[in-house]
Amino acid sequence: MTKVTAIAIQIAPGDARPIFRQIVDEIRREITTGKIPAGAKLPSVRGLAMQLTINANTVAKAYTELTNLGVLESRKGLGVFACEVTQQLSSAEQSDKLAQATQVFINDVMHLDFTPQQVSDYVLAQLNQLTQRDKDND
Amino acid sequence: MTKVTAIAIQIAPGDARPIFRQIVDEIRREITTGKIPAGAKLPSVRGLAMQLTINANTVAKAYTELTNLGVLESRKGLGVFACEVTQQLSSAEQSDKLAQATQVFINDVMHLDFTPQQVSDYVLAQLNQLTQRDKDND
DNA sequence: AAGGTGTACTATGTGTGCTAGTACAGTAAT
DNA sequence: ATTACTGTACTAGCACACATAGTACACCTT
Repeated sequence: MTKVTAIAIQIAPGDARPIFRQIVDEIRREITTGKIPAGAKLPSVRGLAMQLTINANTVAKAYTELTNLGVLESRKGLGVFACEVTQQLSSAEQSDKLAQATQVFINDVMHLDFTPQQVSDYVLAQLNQLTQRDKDND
Repeated sequence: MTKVTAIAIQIAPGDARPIFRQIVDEIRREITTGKIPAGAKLPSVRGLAMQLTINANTVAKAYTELTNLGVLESRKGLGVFACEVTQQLSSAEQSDKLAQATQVFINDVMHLDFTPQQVSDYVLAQLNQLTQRDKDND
């Protein structure tokens, strides 16, 4: 019996994102930052649903998307686990995703009174802060 | 009779954003970049609706939001115009919006194999490119 | 008076998100 | 084998956002 890794998700009612997307983002984040180690067993769909007081179908929907993303691996009768090998995107796909995300980001911040350098510096600082937390978890 | 400034919007069916939001983003972008000059008269709700082959209510919804944002000014019986003075947000509100947009952005790109410096540089380049286009329109 | 303008309604259809309930197949422990 | 837990796949219903369609009204210019 593998020990189940706890997940510290908090569903925010004020969040504009749907519940299943909040779960997807948070689990993906915890796996990326190493908070959920590779191969770890995640809570069952019914267990996490009870913990978050939401419906099991909503959790299943999040797990399905994470499985399609290559982040989780599910085995019937056993449970869902964090993938050992993270699926690799091609270089072109990576660039596409960066470009797309940047376009959305710029569309949000271009109306503000910040210089490009200020925005860039802020992004760098936030990203470095995230990397720093990764090292803390090693 | 003020000449109506044409708007080169293309509604993308593949875009995940609702139609009225695509209109809001595009008009706001064109005003920010100076493509739509301050005080310019925009197409009527029925005119733009016919141009985009969408419903007039959808255009009206976009115009209403832009008016609430302080980007447009509407006068009954006359039309809608680009505001002469762009509404100013407080410093705290600006910081909040930057932080929020950055959080969404990082959530999208943290899973990619780019270094913080690479991402930051790309954002800076894209922002500078936008500023450059502004100068071209002066 | 006529026509174009923004605005405000109501009604209808469609899709998404979420909940609820049920059912089934696979796995492990007893 | 039985039991209990796992993921998965349905159906049904409800709420909400989006978009369309139609109508109506007040405003302004010509």
